[in-house]
Amino acid sequence: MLDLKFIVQNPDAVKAGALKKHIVCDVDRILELDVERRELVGSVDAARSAAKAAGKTIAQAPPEERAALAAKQGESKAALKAMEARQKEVQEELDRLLLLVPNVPAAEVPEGGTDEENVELRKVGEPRQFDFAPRSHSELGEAHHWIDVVRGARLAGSRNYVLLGDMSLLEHAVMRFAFDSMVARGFTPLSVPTLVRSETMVGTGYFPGGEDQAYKCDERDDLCLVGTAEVPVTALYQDEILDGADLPMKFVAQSTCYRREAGTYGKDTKGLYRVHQFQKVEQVVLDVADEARSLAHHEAILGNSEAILQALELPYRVVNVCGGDLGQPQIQKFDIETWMPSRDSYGETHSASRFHDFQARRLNLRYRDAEGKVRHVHTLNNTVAASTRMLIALLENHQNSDGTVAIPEALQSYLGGRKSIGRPIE
RNA sequence: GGAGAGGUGGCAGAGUGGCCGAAUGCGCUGCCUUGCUAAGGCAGUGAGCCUUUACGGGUUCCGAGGGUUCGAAUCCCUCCCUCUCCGCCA
Repeated sequence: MLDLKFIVQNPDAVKAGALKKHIVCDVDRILELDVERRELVGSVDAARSAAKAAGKTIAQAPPEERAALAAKQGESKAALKAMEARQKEVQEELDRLLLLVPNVPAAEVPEGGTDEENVELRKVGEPRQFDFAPRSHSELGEAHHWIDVVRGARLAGSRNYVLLGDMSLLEHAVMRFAFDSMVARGFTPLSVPTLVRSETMVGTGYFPGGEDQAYKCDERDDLCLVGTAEVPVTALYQDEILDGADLPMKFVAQSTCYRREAGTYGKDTKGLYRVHQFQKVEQVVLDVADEARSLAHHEAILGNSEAILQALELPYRVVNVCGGDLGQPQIQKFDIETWMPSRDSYGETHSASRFHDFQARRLNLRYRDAEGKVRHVHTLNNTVAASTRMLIALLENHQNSDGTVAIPEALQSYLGGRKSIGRPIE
C-alpha cells in the first residue's frame, strides 16, 4: 500500500495513477477520513493524558478521598470511550480503503487498457520457419504419450494434466536448469511453504481482490495455496527490521503454483497453456529504498530470465506492460513472451515486476539504514521458468518433422546427455 | 488427536494491580582509560501515531482481540502461535 502521508500530500498523482491503471479507488474519502482521524487522535490523546494524571492523583490521595475522585473519573471516561469508538471506526474504514489504493505507475508505463496495448521493447531470436506442418504440444504430447489431460481431468477436474515419461523428466530438467542458473548468479536457494496465511496474501498484494484466483482451505485453517513462490519468499521477513548491511537479498525458489483460473472458461482450453497447477522457479530481490537500485535490479532480473530463454534457444519478445494490464501493486512490469508456434504468436511466460515499498508496507518489512533510520525495503520479482509454458515452447519450437524433439544443449546434461526425445511418429 | 508448559525490547531473562516502556545480563554505538593480540570505566541504545521550524511534548504497543478497574505486562474471556511428553504418520 501507499504511505498515507504520500496520498495526503499527492492526491492528484495518486488519482492519476489509479486512472492510468483503470482501477477505481476513493482517494477523496481517504483524505476526509484522515482529517477526522487526526482530530480524533489529538483529542483522544489529550483525554487519555488527563485520565492518566487523574489516576496518579487517586493513587496518592488519602483513602477517604479516593471514592469521590474515582467517581468523578468515571464520568470523563465515558466521553473518552465514545471518542475511542469513533476513532476505531475511522481507522478501520481508512485501513480498508488504503488496501485498495493502487501503486502509482512509473511515467514509462504506457497508456492502455488491456494486454493488447502493451508496448514491445525488443524481439530476440527469429520464430522458426518450418518446412513441414508443425504439431502443437498437445498433438506431440498425445502421440508420444507424454501428456494425459483426460486422466488429469479424471483425477482433479479440467485444466489438470499428467506428465509421463520423458515429459516428466524434461519438466524436472528445465526446473533444475533454471534453478541452478540462478544459484550460479548468486541467488540464495530457498524451499518455502506453498500454503500460507491470508495475511501473507494481503501483504504481497494478492488480497483483497484476488480471492477468486486462489484456492483457500476451509474455515478450519486460515490458509491459501499460493499462485507463486513470490508470496512466501517476499514475505519471508515480514514484520522484521533487517540490517541494511545485509541488503540486497536475492532469492530463488521453486514451488508448485496453484491457480483457480476463475472466469477463464472457454479460454485456452487446449493443452498446458492455462492450467490449475504447475511448477515455477521464481526470483525475488529485496533491497534498500533507492529508486536507482530498484531500476537496476529490474533490468537485472529481466536479463536473468532472458538468459534462460536464450540458453534454451527460444525466440521471445519483451513488452512494457501498459497501465490497464498492470496489477494493483506494481510500479512497472515487463513481460517476456515466448514464441509458441501452435498459437502462431508469443505467449506470456515471464513477468518481471517492480514494487518499490508497496509490498513492504503491507508486510511491515523494514530495514535500518546506515544512519539508523528505519525504512521499508523495495521488492522485485520475476519468473525464471514456469514449467508448463516452457514445455509448450520447448516442444513446439524444437520439434523435428518426424515428431521427435531436439533438446537444447543447455538441458542435455540434465537428461543424461540425450540430444532428443521421442521416437519418430508413424 | 490427548496431557502439560509458555508467549515481555536485537537476544537471554525479571516483573502477579499504580513508583513499568518495563530490572538485570549479553549484544550494539559513542567517549575515556590502560597499551599489547584483550580488558576496564562512563554514557547511549525499540517501533507506530499526533504535535513541533527545531529542541521537545503527548499517546499507543509486554502474541492478537475483547472485558473488569479511577488505574492492567500483571486479573477475567476468546483466539493465534511455540515448546515438551504421549498417540498417529510421510
